[in-house]
Amino acid sequence: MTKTNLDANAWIQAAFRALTRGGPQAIKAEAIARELGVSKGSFYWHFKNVGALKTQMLQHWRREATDSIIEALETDGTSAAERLKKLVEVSTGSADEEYGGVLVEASIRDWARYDSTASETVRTVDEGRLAYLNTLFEQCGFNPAKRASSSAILYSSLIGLASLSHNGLADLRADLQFLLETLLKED
Amino acid sequence: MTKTNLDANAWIQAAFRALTRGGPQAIKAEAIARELGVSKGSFYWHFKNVGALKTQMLQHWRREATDSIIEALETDGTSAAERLKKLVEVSTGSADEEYGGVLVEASIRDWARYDSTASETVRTVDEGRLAYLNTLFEQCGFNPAKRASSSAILYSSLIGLASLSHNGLADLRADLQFLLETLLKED
DNA sequence: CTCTGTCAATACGCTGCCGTATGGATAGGG
DNA sequence: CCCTATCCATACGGCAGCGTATTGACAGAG
Repeated sequence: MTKTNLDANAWIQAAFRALTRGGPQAIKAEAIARELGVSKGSFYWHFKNVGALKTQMLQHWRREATDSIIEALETDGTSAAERLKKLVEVSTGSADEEYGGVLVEASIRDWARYDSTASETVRTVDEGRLAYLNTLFEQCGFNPAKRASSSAILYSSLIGLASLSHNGLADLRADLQFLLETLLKED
Repeated sequence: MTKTNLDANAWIQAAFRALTRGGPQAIKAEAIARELGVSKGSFYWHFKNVGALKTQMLQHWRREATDSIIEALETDGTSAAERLKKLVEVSTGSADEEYGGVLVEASIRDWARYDSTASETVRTVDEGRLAYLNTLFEQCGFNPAKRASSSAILYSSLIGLASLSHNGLADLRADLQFLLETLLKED
């Protein structure tokens, strides 16, 4: 019966679970402590205060999100169109992952609406992703205006579809694939 | 100096302002009372409790949102494609309206993520809007699968673009118009 | 003028959460 | 074997928000 001591990471994991279930306001020291079967004395050992936990959560997600882009880039050797298709598959399939899932994504995006720090983090991640999409559409021969719009549309559809598919009003993957085909069809 | 007594509607208006600024958790009796320059004794005169206020807010928005569809339908005599273009213009232009604006829309959508009642309301509104879009794309000659995807894509792009354009990462109207043209281009 | 209904102010107890302070438990190094 | 660092429990004061109860102000009906 080893006494399983917690580390900061365990708290962050639990905090993300709280975030997806109850929103940013659900990130509370005592509530998470209860879920971890521990008292808040533990929390204030690992973190200075709740704000510090939130900051670390954002940093954590920021790294994870940017690493995902790099991960997608690693799939080298294929064409830009193939990469886009792959990207749609990957981004629509991670519904229950720890950080990359659409649920966490949406919750953090909500968070960003009312918190300037979270907003900055999301903005940075979005910029990076849009920039990457831009390079792919550029390789497809799209002019600057067209590839900017295509990137924005593809990405924003992913965001919005997550909301609709949550209520069964859309098929996240199928609809996104349809969109991508439509964008690439006309040459 | 007439004593300007408040009615329930004034509270609902203020509650929506609180919602867009601080999220669902910002809908608090005492905070809104402070903003209205009044004590919370007034609040509990007009509402049984905070839950009742939230319920009325959702009903209020639900009516407003469905009325918007009817309003769009009233523009009769034009073609389906023309109506779609008009729809894009209207829905992207109401950034600072009271209820129809994208800000309130996004906030309520966030709210729905953590509240089942709000979720039901949003689901109903979304269903209605998607059904309407479906009829328009049907008139464009789209087959069932294609018009379902087109509706979902157009609507979800509006949702997602609101998030991106908020940070200046997209041009809400221009990108949506580009999408609509792309969807309608190929026949 | 009085009475009644409407709307608001104040005071109160309750709960949940924050952050601190202090002490207890345990494992590993010396 | 003790000592120290690490991790957690408990107890406390404080604040914010909820909902209730009581009272006050005021306008219009009669």
